[in-house]
Amino acid sequence: MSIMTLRMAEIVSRATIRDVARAAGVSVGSVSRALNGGKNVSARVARDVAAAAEKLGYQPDFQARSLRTRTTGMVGCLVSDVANPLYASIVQAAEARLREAGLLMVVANTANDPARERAMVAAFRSRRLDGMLVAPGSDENDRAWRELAAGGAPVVILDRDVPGEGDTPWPAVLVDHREGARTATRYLIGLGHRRIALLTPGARMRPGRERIAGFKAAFAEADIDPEGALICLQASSMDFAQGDALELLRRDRRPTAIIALGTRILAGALRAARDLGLSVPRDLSVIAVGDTDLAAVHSPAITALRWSLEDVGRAAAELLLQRLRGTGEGQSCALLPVDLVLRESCGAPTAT
Amino acid sequence: MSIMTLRMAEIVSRATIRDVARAAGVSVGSVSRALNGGKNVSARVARDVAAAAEKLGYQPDFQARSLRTRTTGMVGCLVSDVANPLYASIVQAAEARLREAGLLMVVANTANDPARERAMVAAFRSRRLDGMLVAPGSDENDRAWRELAAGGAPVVILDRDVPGEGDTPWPAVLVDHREGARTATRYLIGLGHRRIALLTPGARMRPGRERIAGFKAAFAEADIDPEGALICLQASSMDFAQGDALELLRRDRRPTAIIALGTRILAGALRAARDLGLSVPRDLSVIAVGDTDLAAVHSPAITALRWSLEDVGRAAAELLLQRLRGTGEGQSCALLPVDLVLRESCGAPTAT
DNA sequence: CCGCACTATGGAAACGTTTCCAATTCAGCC
DNA sequence: GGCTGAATTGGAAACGTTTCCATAGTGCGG
Repeated sequence: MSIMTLRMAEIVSRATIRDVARAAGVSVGSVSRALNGGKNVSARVARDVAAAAEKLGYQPDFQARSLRTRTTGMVGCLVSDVANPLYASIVQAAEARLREAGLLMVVANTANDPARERAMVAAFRSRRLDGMLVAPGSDENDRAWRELAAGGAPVVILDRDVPGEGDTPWPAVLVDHREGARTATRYLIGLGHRRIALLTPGARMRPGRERIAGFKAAFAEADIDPEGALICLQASSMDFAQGDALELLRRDRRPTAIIALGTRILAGALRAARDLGLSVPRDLSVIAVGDTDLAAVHSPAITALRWSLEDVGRAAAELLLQRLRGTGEGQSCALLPVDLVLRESCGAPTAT
Repeated sequence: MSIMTLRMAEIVSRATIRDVARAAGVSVGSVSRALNGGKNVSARVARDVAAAAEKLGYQPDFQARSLRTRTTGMVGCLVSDVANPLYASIVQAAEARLREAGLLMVVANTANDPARERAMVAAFRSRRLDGMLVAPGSDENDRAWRELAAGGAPVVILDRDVPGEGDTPWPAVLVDHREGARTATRYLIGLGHRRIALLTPGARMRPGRERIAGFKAAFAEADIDPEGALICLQASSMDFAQGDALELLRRDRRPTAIIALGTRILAGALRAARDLGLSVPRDLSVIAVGDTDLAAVHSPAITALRWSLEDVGRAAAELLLQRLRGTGEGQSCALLPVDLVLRESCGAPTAT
């Protein structure tokens, strides 16, 4: 046992800066300067230190360095669920950019639980992460955001309206869902639709709110009976139960077009249509919000609102890096565009 | 400027263990014991320390603690791409379990690039992460795995065959793809199919290899012309170009059934079938490997091989925690089952 | 009443860096 | 040749913990 432990320790223990200093015949201070600053270090020392470090396979200990420099080279990413394709792509892109800059990313899922959000913010802070990317589950977790601000580490918000501290808003990457929804709605109205349903999981968060606003705006500007704008909220976002969609499509004056969010809700709507024998796009036009595999591959292929998740992640990382480097203020917000990808799922409504 | 900096510092600086000690009128050592061990500490001290810590909002600094204890409370997770739904769910589940245990998870994408894999292993090691979950892009990045072992931190492999160091294999979570493929193939053979195509992106990694083995095994045990087992590999996994599938289905003696991996390849196959006017399941039976949204929602709904990604993540986290706690050896491997979910996409082949 | 075992406590060392400061060298210039 | 200033270097402090060690108290049996 003791031998075992010893051997383990032997294997694990690595060369420290002290070992390098001894091997190179200089002081630890010089080694540190040689390896980091490069400033005020003679050619001889630089060479010897480099050689010694190489020979010993020296790798600096980030923990120790962090303690001194107050920076960890890690940033946190707080989302409700990385398994959600929406977030997964954002996380992926952000990680790519951050890695380029030599930073590691730690992720945590909050499942939209305010308590957990606070706990993770505290954990990040306690670990002294250099910064954070967060997509709050609700815009109203005030306590968490105050704590977050108190930490002093830069924060970038992902597509949410979080009330800033005092006057200045948080740096954020926003997606122009409003304009997207407006475009889609306008497109359907242009095709002749007058009763359109917007299927979305609640207006609690920015994307939903903005979409609803854009949806309404399109009706308003077309000067059309606003009664035709059917907004179907849904409490739980897990499944826009096929049943809900069925109910909607069985109505007396059913909508002739549907704008459906994401994969699950879209799937529910498509199934409901199939079950009722409604053919897309003949009897029902469909637009997907978010360009998922399902939308692209379904037959008929579904017209979709698309925005680049990669851009969101990349922009967020960029904004955060800017703050971390403290290079001026730069821009503090990014607003990303939403495009309408035309496919086969929309047409003029048949007279009813 | 200097005032600004000062104020920042003031805000950021937090209570240290020293402050707590002073406030409680005890030594730092006692505070540490009171807050951590709880052993050898009098009731009075415990009370005073707790009160002082509470009043000052003391939160221990993980960096400093890490330096002393050689543990960071963080584990790394190395996958090719977190945006891949396959990995996303695994990561999500693993993170959940690890968070329960008070650990943070840092993720890194390797894009199957061996150099990057090595770099990230080094980065993890340099940061002294307590352990790692890795799904190598190739089983043959020997140098990376040797380095990985040298780090001394426990590692759990995700569904890969990585040659162990010396005799003992790495702890791993494996999915029984072989049995799954065998079941699916046997099912098709039972329906009367004699020419079946397996569409998979290469045999470079364990899942592909195992599936091929299971596929062949089913043919062998059914005592059927093995010429009917069509294995279609594909170099780039991004798109099993619809074209490839088209070519396959146009053949003289085309397969009457297809087993297709994932979302993209499955989509390519379905499109090709549609383009050729082949109806599923009448003219062509289809089984999806991996139960994706597309498979579940498509009409007809696609029969699929399903295994629980959540279980993979959870099991991996569990295995890692076991190692971290050093509680005996416990089990070192988990083999997770694959189920065949029967839907509407398979039938008896029409006589050709 | 004295030692004795045991518990609680304070002080200090240690973890591996970076960075400050003082000391030394060195070149250049009068 | 001595003086000045810049460049380089070594030594040590500091970062915030945990843990070891020695010491002081405390109860208890002889």
